[in-house]
Amino acid sequence: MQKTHTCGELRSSDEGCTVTLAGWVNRRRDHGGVTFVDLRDHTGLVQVVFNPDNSPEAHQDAVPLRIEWVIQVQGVVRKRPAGMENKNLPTGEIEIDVQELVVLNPAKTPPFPINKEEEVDEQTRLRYRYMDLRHERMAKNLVLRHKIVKFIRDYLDQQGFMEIETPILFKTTPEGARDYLVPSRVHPGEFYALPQSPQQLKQLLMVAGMERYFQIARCFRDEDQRGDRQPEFTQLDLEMSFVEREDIMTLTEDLFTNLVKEIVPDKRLLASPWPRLTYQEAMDRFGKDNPDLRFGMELGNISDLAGESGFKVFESVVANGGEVRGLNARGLGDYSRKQIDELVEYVSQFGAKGLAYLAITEEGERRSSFAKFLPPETLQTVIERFEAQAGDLLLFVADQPEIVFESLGRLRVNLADRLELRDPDVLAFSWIIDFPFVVWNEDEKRWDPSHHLFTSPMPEDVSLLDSDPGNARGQQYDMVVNDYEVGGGSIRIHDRNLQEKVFELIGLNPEVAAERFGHMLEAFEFGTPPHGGIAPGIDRLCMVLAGEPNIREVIAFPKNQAARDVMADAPSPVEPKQLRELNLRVVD
RNA sequence: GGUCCCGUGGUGUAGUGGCCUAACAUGCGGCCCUGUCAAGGCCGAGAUCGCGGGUUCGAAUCCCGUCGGGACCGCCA
Repeated sequence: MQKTHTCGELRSSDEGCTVTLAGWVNRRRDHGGVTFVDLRDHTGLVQVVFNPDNSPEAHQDAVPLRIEWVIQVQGVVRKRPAGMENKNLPTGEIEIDVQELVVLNPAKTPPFPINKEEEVDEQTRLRYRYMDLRHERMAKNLVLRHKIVKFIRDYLDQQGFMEIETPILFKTTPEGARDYLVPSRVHPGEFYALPQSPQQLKQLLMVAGMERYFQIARCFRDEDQRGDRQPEFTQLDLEMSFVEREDIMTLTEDLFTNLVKEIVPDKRLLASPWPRLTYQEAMDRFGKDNPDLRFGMELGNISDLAGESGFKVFESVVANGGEVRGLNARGLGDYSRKQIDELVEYVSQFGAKGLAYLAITEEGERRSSFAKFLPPETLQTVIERFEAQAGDLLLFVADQPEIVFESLGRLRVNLADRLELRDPDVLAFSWIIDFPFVVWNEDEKRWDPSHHLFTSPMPEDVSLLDSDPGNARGQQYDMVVNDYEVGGGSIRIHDRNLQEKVFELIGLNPEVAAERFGHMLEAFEFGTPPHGGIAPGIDRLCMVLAGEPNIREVIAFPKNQAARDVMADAPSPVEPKQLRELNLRVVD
């Protein structure tokens, strides 16, 4: 080895040791007579000293050193002179008196500073990702990610789980997201697909009797990007046999509760055990099925008052089957008309046509877009329902339920940011349960699975699949933390007849079902145990635990928003020869 | 497919119609300096203001187009 120690590990207890260190020049301070270099590796920094009194040769050799050069030094660990300690460094009690310096590799001036955290254009960061990853922040994130994955593996191993790899080249499933297709050279005109998740394969492992399976699984979806979505991402894919919903939730909750305590002890769990909300409750109280529970500001419903409110907007919406719901933004009662207009513009992108408001200033003065139309007793009921006081701002959306929930759910989070109600050190995990089994797809005029097509309905709701599918609930559970859905799972169907019934319900005709999922249906006839599982997203979880604003910060080599790798420049055109071999031709 | 925001030395910013022959910090090069740790001091180099067109006596600045990036909507079983 070219080093005996890492840069970050030396302490005053190592005083007197002769050590060899290797790393990057983080910073250099040349005082003419004596030169200091902060030597960096991924474990941290240590100060190395080139003193001509100690080694004239090494001091001379250090003259040309520049930032990011890779060097090796041999020297003795010394306590720093009294008063010269650096309390900002874990290694600040000591320094290395260098005897010998070897330049392992010089370096060009980096494209952006490595030794300080500065917001650099993300394209430049991605183009030189190997340099970006030298930043302390990024190194920390990758270490955190490693620890999280290792904890998961160790924990599940102790619980009797086995990690099993499943194929990356698999079969297309056009029901879900768009597939990445891989042409087959030996089968012209035929394609593999990269898995959107190992869903089918893990269920087949249950058929195989594996009983407790997991995998840190790469998944691929050819959809447009977001701050929390990449075309390839990693999930903890987990499946168990002979279990009910409760078993999966208990195990998952225990896993992640222990993980947080062990890996991010500075973060506080808001509630343990995790709160459980039904889908309906989550929507009624928070307007979304991935609610941030770190703050209140719950939604309230005044649809019952709106019908005879005297306010035409409310009345006509309710008459047309819509709803009027609102929330109380405590502390924004002094918002100006302009600031309220900003909020209106914000909710407009979710389809809301406006916001009805009632603001009460700190002095108790009321301003409102609708109060004047309301009978005094009705207005009083509204005020009481939202416990409105001086300094409060009530905001209402009147529209079809989906728009009301979407607008207010987003507005609630937006307002919480303005009021700084979202404590970054708190983790509010929760479970959302009792999802509708299917949702009506108005465009296609059919029922779509609300989770995926292998999810089992609640046993007591199976009869509803024929009579009233919209009211059937699925055995599905979502794991939510701080406004992010970080995992979804379900108890699966293990009965061929029920699976076929579900295919029929969602409008998959039997021939297509047989072609795409025949292997699943067949497997169900060979003694499939009751089973279920969950798939928490590793990237999102790392992002939340690292306190990062987007998923790219916890992925070593992410794609940009256009799904492009700007470092390697992928995707890229290929040689005509490759296309010929694959029997492909590019049109257009 | 759509909406919004951003492109100024290597990096981060300022400049929003003439005072710009483009400023500041940092980085880069050179010189000085034996205890700094964002070391310090002095000197120097470095930008056709993303690109193309237009308006104007005059454009980094206004307009149109285009390219690149980001946030979001659609999409994400």
